[in-house]
Amino acid sequence: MSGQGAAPVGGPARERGLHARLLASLGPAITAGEYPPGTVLRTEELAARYEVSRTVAREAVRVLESMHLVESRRRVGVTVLPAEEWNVYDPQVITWRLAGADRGRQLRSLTVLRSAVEPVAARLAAELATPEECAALTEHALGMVATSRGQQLENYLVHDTAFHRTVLRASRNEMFARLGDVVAAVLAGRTHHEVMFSDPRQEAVTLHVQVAEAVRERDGARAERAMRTITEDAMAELDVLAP
Amino acid sequence: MSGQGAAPVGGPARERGLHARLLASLGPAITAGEYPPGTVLRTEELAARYEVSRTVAREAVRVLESMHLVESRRRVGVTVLPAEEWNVYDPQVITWRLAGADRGRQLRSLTVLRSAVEPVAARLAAELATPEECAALTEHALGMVATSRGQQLENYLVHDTAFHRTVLRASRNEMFARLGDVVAAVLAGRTHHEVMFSDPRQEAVTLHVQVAEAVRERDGARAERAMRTITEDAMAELDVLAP
DNA sequence: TGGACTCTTATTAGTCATACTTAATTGGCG
DNA sequence: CGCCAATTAAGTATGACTAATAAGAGTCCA
Repeated sequence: MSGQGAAPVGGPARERGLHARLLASLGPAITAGEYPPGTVLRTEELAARYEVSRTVAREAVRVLESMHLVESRRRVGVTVLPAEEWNVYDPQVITWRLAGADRGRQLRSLTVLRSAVEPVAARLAAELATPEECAALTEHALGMVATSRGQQLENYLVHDTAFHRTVLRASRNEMFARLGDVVAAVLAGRTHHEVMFSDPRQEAVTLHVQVAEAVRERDGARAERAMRTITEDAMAELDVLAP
Repeated sequence: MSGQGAAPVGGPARERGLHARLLASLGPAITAGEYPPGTVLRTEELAARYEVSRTVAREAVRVLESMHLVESRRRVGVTVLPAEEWNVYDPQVITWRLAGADRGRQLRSLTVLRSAVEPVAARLAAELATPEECAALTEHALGMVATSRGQQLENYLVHDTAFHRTVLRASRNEMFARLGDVVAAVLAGRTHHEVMFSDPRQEAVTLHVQVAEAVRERDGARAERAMRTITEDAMAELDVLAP
């Protein structure tokens, strides 16, 4: 019972709640492949290892099970499932994987998903965006222009993220809107880890302005084309990095 | 208090495990809007109402929380979150919503998502499909041809579903592959509930054959075009139904 | 002899009741 | 108006018990 020192819960940030901390330790470990598919974890063992009660361990396992990361069976234990079973759309799973080893793979998967979704979202946004959303798009596009030179990557990222979020929300499709966080994660990842040593490419900035214009003018086809070019550029960047 | 008395757990199919049964009762109720956003459920009350222990109620709440359907706060209780917060990609949430009241909305959201994803998946499949997958595509396309006349909707559905699943898997993108279940649910929903009184339209069948051909011939552009037509037809069908 | 079938047993998740801790809201008091 | 204490409901811990079920021992029939 000594101190809180022993528990190997050295997560990045201490979540609140014991079960959340356990989750923040187990989730990344599983998604990182530290426990290969088929590995059996017993709840009692987990409770002992992390110095928590079985109650807490069970709750964490329940959540992992709902993410299809593990399967719990009587007389067997908690079995780690193969990656094909995982709920790869779960924001938490995405976060864990982006923080872990196959970060590259995850980033490329998400970028391909973006390339499918965002052009269609842009077309829908052109048809359905409210005046407020049109204004927000223009504003953020101009913000990108203003911050595209002179090492202002962080400010640029803020506008870029807001821009894409707005497009996805304006598409009036809940499934698209939900991908706002994903896109934000991808953009942040790109800025903070790889590429982007220098200022963003001017063509990319121009394309965002074009999307904003096209949406304002209700030109769905043009909005879609411009956005498609944006996402294709993003894919090209990644392919250079990890072919 | 007494209300409808004992455990109103009479879900559609009895899940195994008390907590799963509770989940199968609470999940659909929340996604159906029976508990409006802001509604507060106390775990103790839930435990009493469903005649389970607090432990079980808490585990169910934990899972609902991981789906962002509810938020649990000390001294407040378990608050139902607004729909914008929900994890709409969680297969369980999708199932619940498809079974519930706003089934139509959900079906249209998913169909729009399909229209974004499947054409891109078809293009990637044309580039990356294995010979076995090419063969499977052809086989299922031919199966659709064979079952497209004479009230064989169930058999047709089997081939249709398998076809789309194969395309998504052949795209070699885990995010796309994971949507196989979603597409299956949409196709099944369409066959079993709405439209489709009579045999499927022959143009649709032909388009599937074209996708299979294009993939076999590694013609990404053609595969994408044909698939885009398929998904646009699917959207048109729905818009007629619920404009 | 061998294989298939049944019965037993050991193991681990699942459930329950209870006691206690902690955080946060609320309302009263200075 | 702000601070402090009381209250409330979630969070945690523990121990006892239940229930599946995998696996092995034992049995029967071909």
